[in-house]
Amino acid sequence: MVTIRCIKMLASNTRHKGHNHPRPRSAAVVDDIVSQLADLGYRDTEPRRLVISAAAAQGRPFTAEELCAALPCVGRATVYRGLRLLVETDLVCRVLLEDRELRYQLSHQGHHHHMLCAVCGASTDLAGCDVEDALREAAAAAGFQMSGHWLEVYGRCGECSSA
Amino acid sequence: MVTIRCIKMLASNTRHKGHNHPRPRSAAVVDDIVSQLADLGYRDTEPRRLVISAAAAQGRPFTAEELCAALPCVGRATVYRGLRLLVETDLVCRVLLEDRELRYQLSHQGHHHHMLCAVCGASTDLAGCDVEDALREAAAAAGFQMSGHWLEVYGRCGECSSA
DNA sequence: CTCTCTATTGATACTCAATATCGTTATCTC
DNA sequence: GAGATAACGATATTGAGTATCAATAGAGAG
Repeated sequence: MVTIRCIKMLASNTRHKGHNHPRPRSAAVVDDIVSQLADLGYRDTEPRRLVISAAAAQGRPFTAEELCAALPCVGRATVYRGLRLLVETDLVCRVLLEDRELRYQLSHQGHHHHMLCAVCGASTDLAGCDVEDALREAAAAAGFQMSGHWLEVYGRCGECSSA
Repeated sequence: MVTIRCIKMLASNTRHKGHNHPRPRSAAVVDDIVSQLADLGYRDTEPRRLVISAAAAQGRPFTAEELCAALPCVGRATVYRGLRLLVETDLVCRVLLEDRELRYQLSHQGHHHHMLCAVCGASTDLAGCDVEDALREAAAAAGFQMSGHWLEVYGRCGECSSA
């Protein structure tokens, strides 16, 4: 499906093997992720790069369908597979909206949580909050052995609450 | 759809207007919920009672489909509508499993969270944990105005972790 | 008790996200 | 290059949940 129709799109995203030409910043991100995947034994393919590139280009949490729409040259199944792979390798994290819509986002750190703005849709990483330990303790007090958790915070970001 | 086929089932669940016969404990729960709904202007109907009764009979968080299966006499749409109504009126709360499966549970208090056992599926209310305030503060520190949150804790319950 | 109004119901069709299938293609290793 | 196979894409399928709409039944009025 990555046909002649897509040559122009591809041009700005393809690897430049053996070249040292300056490239857009995003290309470095894509290369980095691709090399991490390579270390895990996953092939470096054009469609996969397109998925990663498109994911990196999103300003805020996006849905799988949005990626599909942004990548008419890539098959739906491939987009979904790519996203799943990225989530499994912790390169992308999942974000759950209040209406249970599932969105994705490049992850910049290990485990963390998000604050989601209901107005503009932006996602801010929640820092300086050790909910995790507090939770683990409270659970343990009830004889419960915590192994994981899911937490999303909803509200308005700084910009939107002052406007 | 509540036809003759269902008479036997209904018999154990119907109201006993004007009677004082001893009834199963669960009937009291159903009556209580129905009367709360009545206060809000919702009618007291047989299918709705069946949904509530079946929900109350579940030992642990259940799916909408499980309720449908348990209530062959009640239409799917009615089960879903009934559940939605109960959630909206805070009489039933929603529980999200790690695999994103949505389950339901009668709620026994106002706002609270659940610890979900991955082994037996039991749900325990998380008490003595004021995550909420900690979250609100951490969010505020980042200029974020928190209005809500979603939290689920996964792990093993006391019984299952000692076994 | 009967009538009327309308909330509620249930069969069905439908939507939408996500996955499964499977023949074809492209990547990597040698 | 050549072979093995991971990955792809078109398509079909699944499954949860919702929308539709004619028929039904609860609740209050008379």
